[in-house]
Amino acid sequence: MIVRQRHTRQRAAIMSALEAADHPCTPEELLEAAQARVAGIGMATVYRAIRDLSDEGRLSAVALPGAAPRYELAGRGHHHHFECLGCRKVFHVDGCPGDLARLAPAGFTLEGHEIVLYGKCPECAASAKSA
Amino acid sequence: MIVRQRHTRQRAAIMSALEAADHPCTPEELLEAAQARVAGIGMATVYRAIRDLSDEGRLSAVALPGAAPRYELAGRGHHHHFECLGCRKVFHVDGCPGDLARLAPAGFTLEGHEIVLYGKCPECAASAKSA
DNA sequence: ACCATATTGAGTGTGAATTCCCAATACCGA
DNA sequence: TCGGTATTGGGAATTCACACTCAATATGGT
Repeated sequence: MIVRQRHTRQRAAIMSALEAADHPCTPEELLEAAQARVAGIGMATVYRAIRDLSDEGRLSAVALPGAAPRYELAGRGHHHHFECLGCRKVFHVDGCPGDLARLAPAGFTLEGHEIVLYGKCPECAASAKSA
Repeated sequence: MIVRQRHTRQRAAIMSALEAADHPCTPEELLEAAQARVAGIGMATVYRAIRDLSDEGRLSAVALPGAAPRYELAGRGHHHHFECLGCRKVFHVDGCPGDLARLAPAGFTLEGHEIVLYGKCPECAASAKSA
């Protein structure tokens, strides 16, 4: 017995914001972007949408070290992220070095991995030069 | 004018606990381990010690995705971590694939990276088999 | 050993993130 | 269109990690 999910303007706005953004978004970013589409959306709605859409498998959480969780559209396959040390935005990184099994100490079973790159995005690299 | 640091039993206990543990510890783990050495140690003392020892450069913070920060002895050089999906303990990983620059998208400046391996530690792998 | 002062411990306070509550509203199947 | 019910908004409540307060205590230079 699956609980029926209704298609509301608010949830559509949040999915739309997520599709428009080319990077994983924090709940605050989603709130702002969703409010630009449907006025009056509240934080609680964003959190509920995140929870429900995650349960449906349409959204996936991105946890980065020492940072608030972000969310992105699910189904992009295996990939990693790049966090800009200037603006703190997070970008997709498609590649993956792959052979990490050899890094695991003897006796440890490797089941997954996470890689986060840090540096400057093109925008921040440019403003750092001109500054 | 450096503020003089005193050598207290509590701080020694915390450093000792950190040396004895072969993995990065959460503040709670440190509290427990320190209490086994010096009875009555409080959480505030652990947090103060973490702050002061970090400032002195004797301790370094380890931030892992979606996990509370952990602390380890500083000076071990570049390395990464392995988080056990069973017991959630975190272990050192010495190797590093190195050539990650090729993963960074064009226009991005790479300044650092973080790699976290996930899987089962020997202990948890064994108990999973027997279960 | 003495004493100025850094440190401790316990409780309280704070700020950020997330969830709860509930009356009003929007969805959508019939 | 109608009605049952999932959803919403907003403020309050909760949670959690961590810092602060302050009287009592421990440290270490002399």
